[in-house]
Amino acid sequence: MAKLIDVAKLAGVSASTVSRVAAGSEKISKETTQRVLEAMKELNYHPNAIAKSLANKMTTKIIGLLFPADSSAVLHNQFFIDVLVGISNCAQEYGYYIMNAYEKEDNNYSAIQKMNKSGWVDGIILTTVRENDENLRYVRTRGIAHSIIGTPHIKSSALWVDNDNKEVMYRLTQKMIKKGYKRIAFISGSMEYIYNENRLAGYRKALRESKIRYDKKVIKETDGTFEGGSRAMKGLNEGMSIDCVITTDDVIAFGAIHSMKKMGKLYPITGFNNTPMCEYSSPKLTSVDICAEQLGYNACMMLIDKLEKNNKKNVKLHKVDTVIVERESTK
Amino acid sequence: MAKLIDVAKLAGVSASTVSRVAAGSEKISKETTQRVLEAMKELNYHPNAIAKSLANKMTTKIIGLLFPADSSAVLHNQFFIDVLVGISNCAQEYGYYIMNAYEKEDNNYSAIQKMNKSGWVDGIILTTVRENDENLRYVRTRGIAHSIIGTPHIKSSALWVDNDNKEVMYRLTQKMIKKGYKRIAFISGSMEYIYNENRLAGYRKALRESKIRYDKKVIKETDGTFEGGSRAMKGLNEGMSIDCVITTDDVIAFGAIHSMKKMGKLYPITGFNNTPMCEYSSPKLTSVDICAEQLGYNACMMLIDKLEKNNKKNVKLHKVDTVIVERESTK
DNA sequence: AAGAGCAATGCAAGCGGTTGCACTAGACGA
DNA sequence: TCGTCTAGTGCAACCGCTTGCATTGCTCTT
Repeated sequence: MAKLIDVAKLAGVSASTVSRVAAGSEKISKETTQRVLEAMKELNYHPNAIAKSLANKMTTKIIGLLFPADSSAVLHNQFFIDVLVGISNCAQEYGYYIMNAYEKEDNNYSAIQKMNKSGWVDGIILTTVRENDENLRYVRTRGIAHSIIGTPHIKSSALWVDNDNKEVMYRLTQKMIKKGYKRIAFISGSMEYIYNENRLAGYRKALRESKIRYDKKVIKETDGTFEGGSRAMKGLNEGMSIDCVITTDDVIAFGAIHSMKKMGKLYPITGFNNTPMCEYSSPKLTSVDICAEQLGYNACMMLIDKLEKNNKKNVKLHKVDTVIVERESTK
Repeated sequence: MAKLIDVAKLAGVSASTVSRVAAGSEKISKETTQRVLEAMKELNYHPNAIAKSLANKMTTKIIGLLFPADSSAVLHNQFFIDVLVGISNCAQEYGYYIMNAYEKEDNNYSAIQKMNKSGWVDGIILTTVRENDENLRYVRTRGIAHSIIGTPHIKSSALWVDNDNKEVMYRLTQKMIKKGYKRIAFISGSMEYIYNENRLAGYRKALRESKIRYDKKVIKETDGTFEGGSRAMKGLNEGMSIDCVITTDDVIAFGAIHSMKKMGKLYPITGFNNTPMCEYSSPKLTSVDICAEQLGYNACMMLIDKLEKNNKKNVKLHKVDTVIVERESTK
């Protein structure tokens, strides 16, 4: 690999001159510049980025992206895919690279440690936060630049983006009520996740507003899987009088539909996340588009902004809109 | 940020000693080691990886992954997701990081140039090769370490992995013939892709072997989409006498099923790629699992092997097995 | 004609580590 | 008692590039 000094020798100048030409300085005469450029071409010179960054105390322009589970689990989840798409787009736009890291269950927050200690990343995006999140604490206590997808429990000065889960579920429920439904079942994923809690809250708010009694019997908490949805629906079908179903996840909804078809009774139903399958299923599923791509994009942009402006004028775009996409399943 | 010299001062030793402790040299006495370690802890010292790599002429342990389209297109394609999972797993296992890059249509092979010139990547994985692939030429002529997912047209000494598309489609067609079907329609994606060509070849081989006439009328080439599959099926239904359908992609199959349902006639049908939807669709779709994860894993491992052993004993695992997964749609 | 001003370039000290070799002091054998 | 050996440590050069400041040779003033 040819280096700076080789080019300098060939062009008959000093290393500094070559460096300046490479940097595009106007202090160098046209003739010299020309000669240096030719030497570069002849030797097929490519600057060594590592040496460059060291000399510049430069940053790597690499952003670390920490996922909350192993690669298989994460990448088979449409939400994270969309987030990744958004982040990738933003990064590409601003000339950054993305380096993925996946957290394994066993060794808690070692992925983030490795990523940080390796020294390659300028900042880190966290894609999930739990209560008392170790990763979040890690980056906070070390002053590592970061942004978060999700709502941190302690807001402080962190950069984060999220949907308004309560609000959209409120609107969705309201919509179903307006259509004339009164016994609206609610099948959720685990309530350990704050977003499911919020969604339930939105549902309750809509009921309250329309003076419909909140009935625990038609509220089912599941593990968020197809089978979970299927089972929950079976439970609801047994003796419960309902006229419509709201779920917190498309997959749950598909499970429920599966169950309903078997029972021969198809209630109107809604999903959540607006996965591609909504289009292919029968009936096509009404769902909520949480614009995960936008979440990713914003999180990335906020971080880049922070890295480059060094905190001067932080972009803060906390809330990302949601869109209710109506399809056959509620018509 | 505390640096080596700070630790050295605090511990009352020279920089070399600290460096040696950090590297885990046994030449340093236990007491000194202890003192240095304490100083490190006290100053919260983290070695600067950039300086380290420069001094070591070390590699970055970052592998570039080049996708053939923009992030959205790639990440919404199950195949690439699975590939990415496999690669990620392998990389994590061997302590490497993955940096994604996406090719845009407009600026041909600039993504790979940037990635390479940036100097951050030790090697590159190409996820698709076309005839006369510019990216492939780029890495070859520059001697950049690389491995390929897919079959390069000029084999040479390249590292690559692929499925045997012809063989599996041969087996699948054979299977349908054994079930007693004789008028087997074939709906493919674009024949520009060598794998579709190979799949058709496998189909024809099976027909030939069973002395079934190859009839061009029941062969439909589509753009590989749901609509394409749907349209092709409609075409087949009009006046054609068929008793079974083989497709080269799950999505095509879903489109075809959609069409069949409308027409009220459900032929046995097979997909390809074994996407998750196969499980959720009705009927559940028989498909071919091409083990994309394994493809990714192997490609990554081959590359790492090359990087580390520096070509001494190349692992070459060209062929990756496929599995025919039978479900309701062919029962 | 001599000093001032300026454009173009070189010198050399870093950036934060690593490492071959030199050095020191204590242990040991003769 | 004195040389030899060795374990433990420091010195200083180096990795490839950047950059403040010094230097050089002009042109321009007065």
